[in-house]
Amino acid sequence: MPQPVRQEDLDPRALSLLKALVEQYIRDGQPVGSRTLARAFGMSLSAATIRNVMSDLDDLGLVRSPHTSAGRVPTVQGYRLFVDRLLKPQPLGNQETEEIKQQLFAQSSHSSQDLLESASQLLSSLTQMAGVVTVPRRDYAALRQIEFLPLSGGRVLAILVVNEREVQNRILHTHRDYSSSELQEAANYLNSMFGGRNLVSVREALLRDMLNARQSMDQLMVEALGMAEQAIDPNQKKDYVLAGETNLMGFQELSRVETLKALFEAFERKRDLLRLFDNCLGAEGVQIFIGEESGYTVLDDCSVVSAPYTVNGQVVGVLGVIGPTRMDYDRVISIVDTTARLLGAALKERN
Amino acid sequence: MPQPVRQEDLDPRALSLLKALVEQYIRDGQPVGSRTLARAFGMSLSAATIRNVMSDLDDLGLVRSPHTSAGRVPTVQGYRLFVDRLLKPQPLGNQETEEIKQQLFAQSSHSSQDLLESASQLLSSLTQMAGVVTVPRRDYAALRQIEFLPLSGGRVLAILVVNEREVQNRILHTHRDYSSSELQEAANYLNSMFGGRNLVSVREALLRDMLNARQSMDQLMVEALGMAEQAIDPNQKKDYVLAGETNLMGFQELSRVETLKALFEAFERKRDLLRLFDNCLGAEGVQIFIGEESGYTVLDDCSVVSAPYTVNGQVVGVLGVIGPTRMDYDRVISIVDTTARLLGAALKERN
DNA sequence: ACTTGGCACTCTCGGATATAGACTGCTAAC
DNA sequence: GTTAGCAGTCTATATCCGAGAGTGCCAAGT
Repeated sequence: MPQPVRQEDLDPRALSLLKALVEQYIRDGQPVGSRTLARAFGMSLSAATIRNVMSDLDDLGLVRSPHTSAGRVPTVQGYRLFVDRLLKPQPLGNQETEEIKQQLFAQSSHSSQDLLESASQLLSSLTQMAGVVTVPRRDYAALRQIEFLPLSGGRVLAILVVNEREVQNRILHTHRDYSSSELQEAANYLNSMFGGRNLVSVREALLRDMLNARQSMDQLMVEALGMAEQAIDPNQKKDYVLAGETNLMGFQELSRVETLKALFEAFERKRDLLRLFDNCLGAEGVQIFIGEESGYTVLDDCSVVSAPYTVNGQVVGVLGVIGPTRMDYDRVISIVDTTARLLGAALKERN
Repeated sequence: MPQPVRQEDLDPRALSLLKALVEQYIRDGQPVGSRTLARAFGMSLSAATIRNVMSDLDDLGLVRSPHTSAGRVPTVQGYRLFVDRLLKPQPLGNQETEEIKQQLFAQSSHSSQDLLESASQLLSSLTQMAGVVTVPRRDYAALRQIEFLPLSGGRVLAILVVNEREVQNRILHTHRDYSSSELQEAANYLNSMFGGRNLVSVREALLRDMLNARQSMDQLMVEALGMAEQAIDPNQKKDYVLAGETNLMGFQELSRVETLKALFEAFERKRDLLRLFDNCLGAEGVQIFIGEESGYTVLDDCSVVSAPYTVNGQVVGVLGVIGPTRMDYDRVISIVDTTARLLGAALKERN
């Protein structure tokens, strides 16, 4: 009775053969046959021997042939094993590191929004795939200043200056009209209390203070706190920056118009994509979803390589690359990793 | 010696035959043969006669057959003649007008930005093609209020409230730090002088006043005016709102991946597209570019139907639709026209 | 002078057929 | 355990063929 074959049983030779096969396939996209592989492997083994090994890999579900008489193509599991165990991540070449640095640091006078766009463009142009960067969570940004301006019709314009650079504004609806001086007073109070603290802690403090203030009956203070509460409501649309979707059009793997259409519509809808990337916020370093692993059927023939980026040790966003399953993981991983690190540094510098 | 044939020579019968042909082709996208056309035309003429007429139309360059034994397809000139002389624009059906009204007016509490997005979505969903709306020129919007906030490092945050709804902010670099009260004073002065006037006239007044103030040596006033000048600099990025690019993917006319890719890249680059639409700002009503008429090779197989929209008689932006040359011009023209009118009305209401 | 029916000719499209090339799996020998 | 060789399988490509659609032209009819 034959033993069921398991991945652990794979001897080093089979593994390195798998590695060669995946690399070969990544290079030229054609199913790899035994002859080709023998040549790529250095002629130390005959094609026939390789056929035997490939048959084992096939049984394990690591490779498949699209039809009887074609070569073998890595399956999702094959890629998985490849990236997990066969790929020694090696640091990016100096040349490319420099390029990334230049793009991110060299430009003068741009807001962090521009920085994210640069990063996205960078990922896209370096990998020739689609680059995605989710915008940093503002939750941990430092509140510099808050101001209110009176508008007509019981509305107040709230302005938050965050990180000395970014400005958010929001229109609040209030029960009555306020005069400039009332609003000024409220703003002064809030600035002195909360200036310099991050938005999360401001929010906590706000909620606490509101209770106290309500008891002490200082009406204006209650209202000021209420307005501030509204203004820093964290339910802002999260968003993302995307570049190079059109690069995806070049890959014949994805070229059935149907698939592409679905993919672009997903980009248009944003939500799914955002959720996928949000899931990466928790992870430590580079994360890789291969094919259906992402859980989104639209991305079935795509892989996603992502990494969170941090400012002062706080994870503030995620960036990554979306491309066909058959991508140069080695290179892409390095690029994503480096870009994440450098983007974090660049953001820190600007705050 | 045969007379060279000219469009003016076309008798009414030939024209109405051309009309039938174009309409037929728009309907089902197949080259139209003499038999089909005879049937569509009501059997009052035989196929052979129609063949003769079609031959004339061919000589005039109004129709072409893709190959010897296919029917005829309208050329760019054919479409041109069709839309210019054969199409009696008829008002949009009540049902669709209602739909547009609802989408634009019904939604509560949205900024004009949202309104533009609605319009773009609307165009896209109604026509199943790509909808484009350029953002209104702010030049003629009324300045409600201007405020300054001090930042560190010789920077000042300027906030413009326009139209009671929209807020723009900009960081200005100044020679020295200003205190809150100085800035407050400057803002008060500017608000009392310019509040309620549109940005163009504010700008004019500013430049004039700067000369006077410089003479009277009121330093703060000079600086206030200088800051305001910076803040309302009209060289803002113009931008546009786009919806439904993916709709274009459905048309087999555009389905060579190459063409599509170029098209999407054009969307990504924006500039060309923006220039095309900017050219429409001057025109009176609906404008139509067929195929290469647009002057942008990327749009060679596309037509553009656009119309400027106005607020208080002032043209503030352009909207339109991009789709394959073979589109239902009759319908699209009505939709674009109506949407432009209603968008103008909706914008006016919100100001 | 148009209009019409008829006919030969042309060109495309779809399906069927043949062929070359690329692999595999198996077997038997090393 | 490895290898060479061979039969068998499958794809991709080219080629052919017939059906269908449509034109252009001619000769006859109005």
